[in-house]
Amino acid sequence: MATKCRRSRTKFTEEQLKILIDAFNKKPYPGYAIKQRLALEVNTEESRIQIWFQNRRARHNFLKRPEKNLDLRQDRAYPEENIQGVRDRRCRTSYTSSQLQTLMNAFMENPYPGVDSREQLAEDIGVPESRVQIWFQNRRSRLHIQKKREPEEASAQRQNQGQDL
DNA sequence: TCTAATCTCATCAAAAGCATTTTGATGAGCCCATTAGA
Repeated sequence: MATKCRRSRTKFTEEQLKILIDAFNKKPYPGYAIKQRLALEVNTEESRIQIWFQNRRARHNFLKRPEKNLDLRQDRAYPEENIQGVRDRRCRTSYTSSQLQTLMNAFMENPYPGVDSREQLAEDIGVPESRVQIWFQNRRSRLHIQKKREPEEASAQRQNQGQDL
């Protein structure tokens, strides 16, 4: 059986889009509480709201701000308090050692799991699929950084050993 | 073709343990990120 790699596209209705656009015009950087409320209002997941705002900001920045070094955050219409809903972030997820072990095993098997695998993992460890996606993103990113650093650290170590002699 | 979904990379910030490290959450993307489903 073929596994699904990508989540199927969400199709927002005109009514849903109206709600989202209104919210975006008021606050292009909504906090977690607002995103949750919007998710309830348009009957979707909070993670879909987050993606919609990310894509909307990207398009909005491009259409409205062709000049370099200008973005929504520097727009007078969007003062500091509108950014991040005054730092209203989702509560940090803390994983147990067994949850981490499951994630690590899955990562070693496939660092780019499709939506089906992520959903299965999410069910197995009892967290939302969106958290599994974020965990894999962070894990891949930090592995790349670590791999880039390794040659530098090795050469620094060789230099130190040379000085010691 | 439009735009939701996904990616990497940089950064913020909470938690664990006492100044610093680890790592989850969030945002941008600039010859204006790329990919791909409806």
